[in-house]
Amino acid sequence: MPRKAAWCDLSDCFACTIRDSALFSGLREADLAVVHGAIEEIPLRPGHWLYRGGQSADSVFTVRGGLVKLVQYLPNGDHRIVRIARSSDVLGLEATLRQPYQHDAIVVQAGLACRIPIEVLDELNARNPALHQELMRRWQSALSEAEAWLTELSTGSARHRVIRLVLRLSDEQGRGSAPLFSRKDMGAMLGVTTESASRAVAELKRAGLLGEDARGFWCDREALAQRVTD
Amino acid sequence: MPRKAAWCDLSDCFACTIRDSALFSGLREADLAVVHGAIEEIPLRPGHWLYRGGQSADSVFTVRGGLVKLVQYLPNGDHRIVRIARSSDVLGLEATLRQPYQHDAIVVQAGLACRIPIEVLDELNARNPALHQELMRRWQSALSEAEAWLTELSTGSARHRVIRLVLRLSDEQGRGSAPLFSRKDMGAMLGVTTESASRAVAELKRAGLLGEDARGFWCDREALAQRVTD
DNA sequence: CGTAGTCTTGACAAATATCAAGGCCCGTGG
DNA sequence: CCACGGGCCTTGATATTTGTCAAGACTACG
Repeated sequence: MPRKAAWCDLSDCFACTIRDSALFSGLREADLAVVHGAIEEIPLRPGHWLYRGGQSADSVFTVRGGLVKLVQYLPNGDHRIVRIARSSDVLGLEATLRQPYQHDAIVVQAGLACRIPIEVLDELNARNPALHQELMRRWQSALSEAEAWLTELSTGSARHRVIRLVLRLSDEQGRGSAPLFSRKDMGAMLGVTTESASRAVAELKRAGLLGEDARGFWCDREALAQRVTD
Repeated sequence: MPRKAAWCDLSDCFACTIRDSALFSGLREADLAVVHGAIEEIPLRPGHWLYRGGQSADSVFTVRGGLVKLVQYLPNGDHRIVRIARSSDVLGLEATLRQPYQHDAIVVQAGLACRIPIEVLDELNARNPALHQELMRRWQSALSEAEAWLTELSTGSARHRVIRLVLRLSDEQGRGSAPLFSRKDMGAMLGVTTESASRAVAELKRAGLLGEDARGFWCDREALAQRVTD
């Protein structure tokens, strides 16, 4: 019997592919019942907004696949990408504090997200203290990420920043594959121009340390780690 | 009857000068009793460490006066200041998650802090849900600050960054007075060299938009806001 | 007094931004 | 089907900014 595709009901949440790493991983079955029928699945289409900065925020989102960039703007029109959300990351936590969304959340790579109304989160929060801890961990993880972007991705030469970005995005094990980003987005993450990002990437490619195909980047992590020290 | 100066007991917490804005502002008197005798007052001496990155973290700190910089280091020896804590700010929240401290916390301007052992925080947390909310707010505020440093203080020319830094540090009302920072620290906040920070500050001084005396900076906020747009 | 550290300034080198052009891919509409 | 336009990436030439190195002034401190 087919279910409505746009909704994730109780059994779907139990079967969630990222259940172990999800926000609700610590919840008991009885708690999950609260969620029944309240969580909407959102297809992530590249270029579309998941939400926009300044909007009143009534939901938190869990990314279950794909990539979302969080963008902030300066009064003069400049912008910076301040975070990248991937599978199992949580977006829009500021909603739980009744604050408006702080960023534009824009899809970079197609995937799927779940929309969790804050009332549901509040309800679960009241029942289950494990969720507190998990929420705190999410905040901390976002903060730690933001600070790493300051120290690693906004410091040093453009080449060093690009290297650190690739290292940060790529798998630690395996042959270091990383998702694909446009040079424009790389520039916005690193605080350099598109051209500088392009030149740095081209240089690494010529040196054989980095490659790119339709699926994404690959890199020689060890060799790159070597080059970021000097 | 004098009390031991190094300790802040119950009555001191009630009389705390930052009680309204402190972490414990939402607590009832009965809750505060838990705190009795467990909170240590720490004098903040410029150049000294409040804690160091990597240390196992057993306490959270509340700043009650003075300034503390949070510093992170890159493997190559470079460093960035990723946050500035002032009166009523909370430091070392990662301790509540049993994580080691993420920064070196170094005093910039003399003042006073309170050391709160995590056991105390846990105890209060179990009793009083208002504290959850307050902790979340603290995480969010730190995150939001970090992201602002990315977009405002790590983007654009050195002059623009200095202007945004001064605007961010200075009082919104009044004649825009801001605490004093060394050029070296300004550089480490902005991701530019000491010399670049110095030149930018000197230029703003010559233009009459910024001044400096023993107490700190002062500035013409409106004129500066004008110059940061172009 | 020296000494060490910071701030400032200058001269120069290096990195980056800016402007411009060409190639490539892809979707659209004639 | 093909021509066209719009993005995006790349590369080059040039201007601007920033980093680097060095020196002198000044302050704080023993």
